[in-house]
Amino acid sequence: MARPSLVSDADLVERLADVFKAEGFEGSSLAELSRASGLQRASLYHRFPGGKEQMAEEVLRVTQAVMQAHVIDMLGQDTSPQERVKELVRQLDAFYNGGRKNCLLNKLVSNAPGEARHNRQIAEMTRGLLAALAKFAEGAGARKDVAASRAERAMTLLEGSLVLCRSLGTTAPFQNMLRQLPGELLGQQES
Amino acid sequence: MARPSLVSDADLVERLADVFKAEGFEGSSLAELSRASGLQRASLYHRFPGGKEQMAEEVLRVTQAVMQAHVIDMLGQDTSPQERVKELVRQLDAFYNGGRKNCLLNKLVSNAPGEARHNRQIAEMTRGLLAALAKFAEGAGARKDVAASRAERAMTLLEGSLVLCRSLGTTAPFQNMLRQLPGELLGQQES
DNA sequence: GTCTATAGGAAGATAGAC
DNA sequence: GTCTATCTTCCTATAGAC
Repeated sequence: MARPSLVSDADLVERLADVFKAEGFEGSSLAELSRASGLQRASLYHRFPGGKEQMAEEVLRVTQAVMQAHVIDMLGQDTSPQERVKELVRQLDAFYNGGRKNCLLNKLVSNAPGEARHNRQIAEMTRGLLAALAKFAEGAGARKDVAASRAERAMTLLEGSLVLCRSLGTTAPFQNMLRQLPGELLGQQES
Repeated sequence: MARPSLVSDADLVERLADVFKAEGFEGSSLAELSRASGLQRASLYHRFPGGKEQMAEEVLRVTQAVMQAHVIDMLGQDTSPQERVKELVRQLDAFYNGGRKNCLLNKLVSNAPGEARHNRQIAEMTRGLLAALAKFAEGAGARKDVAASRAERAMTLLEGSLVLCRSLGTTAPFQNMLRQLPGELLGQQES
């Protein structure tokens, strides 16, 4: 490589991700993606020949990898359930910046017939997270069906709290959700 | 009025609403809004001189009115709490078409700085719903702070379940949420 | 690998006839 | 009140120099 990149691949994808999380797919113009990344439009096309579509794909791919490393793998470690769920809360708090960042899944998923762009990858990511949460709950002593129910409930609360944060203009619902999350996953032992 | 409208105001707004719910604000082109409403672009501008912006405003306004009549006022009636929460479930099931329609709030709210288009109206609607749910829970015997917590939780589960439906491509999370809703609002008496 | 410049098309919005 | 035709702006994407 003759000329080194001005922005590392990791940095680039993260900056693009922030735009998609804030504006959604249609709302993210190349002008905005260019501004946020510090690269001109043509430079973005050099890195992503497939255009905006490919940028969103890469962003989803990297986000999935981050979730895998920081959440899914972490949940499978051999520390105590209490320790792992505490770490889960820390990771989610950091990942969503305390409730200030949207969930990429919510902003990139499409409900329009014929525009099911990245829906397959999104469904895969969602199922992966649900499965990891369910396995964790089962490992913490819950019956298999109860564990699956708790996992769905935890993800529902996560996604819903972020929607409420946007609707109300506060991060309080996300913080409340994080406080309830351990009890949700481990069973109703309120502290 | 010399020439009668081809589409009634109520029908028109409802069709526009369906587009916004499916595609979001930026994703809803005038071409699509025209197709869905059966009116040409210019005719839409005759009804909504403010363009797409005003269409979204009207859609939000009418949606708020529907919610007020079918949910908020209903929750304040003098039937038993069990009866009212059952009716709430029916209304939500119809309103979101069994989990197939998105929540307008989620699709129209903006997290982009400087683009806080309809965020004030959205925040108002959200607070109104939360207040109605909290008042209901309080009337059903919960302490004031517990009632507020249950209301936030119920709305979080509602919004989150719709996100999960889109992410997974099923309506199961919404149906599961509806089943849990009575217990959430009235207290944990699992049936 | 990044840039300036531009092509080509779709988007929002308007003019004016019927 | 609705339409066809048009204007203007913005957007995605490409060409080609450095």
